[in-house]
Amino acid sequence: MNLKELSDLLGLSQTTVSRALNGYPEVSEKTREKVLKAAQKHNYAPNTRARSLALGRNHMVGHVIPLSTEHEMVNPVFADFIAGASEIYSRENYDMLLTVVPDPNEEEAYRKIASKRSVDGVIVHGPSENDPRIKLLTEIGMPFVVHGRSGAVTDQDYSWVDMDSRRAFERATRFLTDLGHTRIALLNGLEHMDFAIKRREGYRSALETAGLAEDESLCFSTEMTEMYGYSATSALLERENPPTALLVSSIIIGLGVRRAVHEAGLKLGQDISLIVHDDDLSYIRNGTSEPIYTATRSSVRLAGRTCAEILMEQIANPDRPSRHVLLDTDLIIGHTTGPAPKR
Amino acid sequence: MNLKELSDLLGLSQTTVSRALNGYPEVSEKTREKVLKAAQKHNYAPNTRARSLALGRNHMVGHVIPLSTEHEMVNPVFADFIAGASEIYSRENYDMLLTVVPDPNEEEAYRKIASKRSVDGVIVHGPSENDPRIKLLTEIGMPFVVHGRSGAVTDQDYSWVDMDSRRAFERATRFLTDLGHTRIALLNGLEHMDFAIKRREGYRSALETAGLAEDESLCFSTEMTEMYGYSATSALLERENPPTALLVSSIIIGLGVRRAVHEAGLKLGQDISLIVHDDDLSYIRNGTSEPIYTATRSSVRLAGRTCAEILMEQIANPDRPSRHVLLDTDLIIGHTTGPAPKR
DNA sequence: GACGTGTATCAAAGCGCTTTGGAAAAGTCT
DNA sequence: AGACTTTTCCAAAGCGCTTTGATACACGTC
Repeated sequence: MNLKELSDLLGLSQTTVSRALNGYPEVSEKTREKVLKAAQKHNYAPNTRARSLALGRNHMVGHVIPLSTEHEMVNPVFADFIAGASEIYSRENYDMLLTVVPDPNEEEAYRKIASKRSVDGVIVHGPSENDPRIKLLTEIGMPFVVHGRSGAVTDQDYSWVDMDSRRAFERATRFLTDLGHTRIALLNGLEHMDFAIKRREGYRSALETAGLAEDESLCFSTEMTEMYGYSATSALLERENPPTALLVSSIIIGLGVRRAVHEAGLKLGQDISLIVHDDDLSYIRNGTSEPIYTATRSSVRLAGRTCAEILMEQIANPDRPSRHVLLDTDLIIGHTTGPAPKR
Repeated sequence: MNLKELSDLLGLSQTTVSRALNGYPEVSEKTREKVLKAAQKHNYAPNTRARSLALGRNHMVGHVIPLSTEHEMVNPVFADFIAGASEIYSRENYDMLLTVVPDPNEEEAYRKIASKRSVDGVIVHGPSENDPRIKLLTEIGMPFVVHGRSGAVTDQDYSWVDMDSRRAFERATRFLTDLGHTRIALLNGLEHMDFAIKRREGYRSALETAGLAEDESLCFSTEMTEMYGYSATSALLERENPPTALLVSSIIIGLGVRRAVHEAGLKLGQDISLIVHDDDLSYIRNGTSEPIYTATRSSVRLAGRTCAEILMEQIANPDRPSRHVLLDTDLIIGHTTGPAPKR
């Protein structure tokens, strides 16, 4: 069923039917009602392709999701981010175009997406410190918002939604030093990612404040998997002088830490302390009523919602100034931290 | 840059330029080269909307992903499935349209997607026992393939890719009964889902074979989260006569089981046995060289790839008979199972 | 030189929608 | 009743592409 057929059926012109459906005031309520009813009955919906061709707008936003070529990994946080963003998209009747690309091809993917004009805007995931995509998209003139930031203040002005990674990890680290821990390991994400850099900075800064030197050998950094948490922790615990606390960049790493700690016959929050960053993933919540892990928490789902909202604004009104949202992060006290054990 | 501009620039007609770009034999190699070079230089790519309008094909497939309204949960397995499917899509130059919908609206979402004609085919996720979407899509005439199956043999003929859930869980259960376990708990997924039903059947059948009665009070069924694993296991362990083995439907549930078991001061594979189903998720692998959990394994990523491949075929050739793929599942022996403890 | 036979190009139609610029019908005012 | 406004509808153009059917040109053949 297309517009022509529908209007023929009704004995009206395509114009009138189109207007009736799109809520223009030029048609009488009576005809509008008739049209709506007929559309419903025949399950008519305008052909998206034709519609966007005529309108010049797609009602579609792009998400390019990089697939780690090294570890063949998809970001587990992604699902929840998407869920958040979708709440907004569906409200605004937008669709989501997903392109998964091996990370080295990412820039090209954006260029392609732009020249094919199939989306009205994009969301940039996982920015690195000096991310070329930002420049690219600004040049192209494609509306975008970045989940995270790219480095410090720059001349480039763009919208972003981020958590205060630096501050969160600074507080977490201080919490540990205050408890008397002096050997604190950091299991971070890949260090070319902006968030990882900022977390490391926060960690370092708190150590300094406490008069402690950063120990390179306690800092790890790679893709955030359960296995990583397990193997790094196991290795650490086998050392002569193991750390008494761990600060890890995701709850998934934390799961691995837990496994290693228990396998070593130790007890979390007693023999060894653990703080995780908790993205508030729907399938691995940090407890329901009471938190399990001591954690810095920031909902990635909320981030998704916020990014989407800003992007919608940006698309509707491209010359509105860019927006910057720094999401709150809480330090939540759970059962995995305690005073540093005496030796 | 659009086709008209490009062809004006080259002093050629749109026809010729279009043909040159699309590899038609009617243009001389010389002009083709010129055209290609110019296109590259000006970063020209055909406008997707116009292209698909003219062609009647979108080069786009739809994934409708249901968002559990009850638990606000997105399926964590989804990310890896998508990653698998994308490998195929990008090879075939297809895009992916994602629609996240609260699960009660799912049917409507499909109807909408179909009438808007924005995709050439869809993948149906998480079929329930007698899933209405299958009928709907067949009626509409939209190519689709189901990840999983819907009930037993039906008159409806459709393509699906599934693992042999029944057999996998039958084997796993038998493995446990052979080890002398008699009280085996089952932490399953939502029981209106087809895979959960089949797993339960397998479990039941193996118990029968071993001459054991199914104990309702040992069977649980809800959304597969870490919390679920934890709380169900904790509750079980507090009983007077706790089970000596657990069979759980996902590695994520398994993480929660592990936490509860350790918190109770017990040891997995010794005091209590655990078999998980392992979807081979990229961020929670069941060990690298050596498996951690005893598990039934079937790669969801491979499932994604396979679904996508079949869908591509189906789109290219709609009257080809439907295809059915039953993926292998291995029973992998890890460190979480052992003989039933003597009392 | 007339006649095919390719070869290389083009103008124009069509995909299904929205929207512009009118025109016809209906209502309102002197 | 005529003139004017308002309401209600329409024909046709345009969005950017592909493709059909036609044209122009060069080449060899008799």
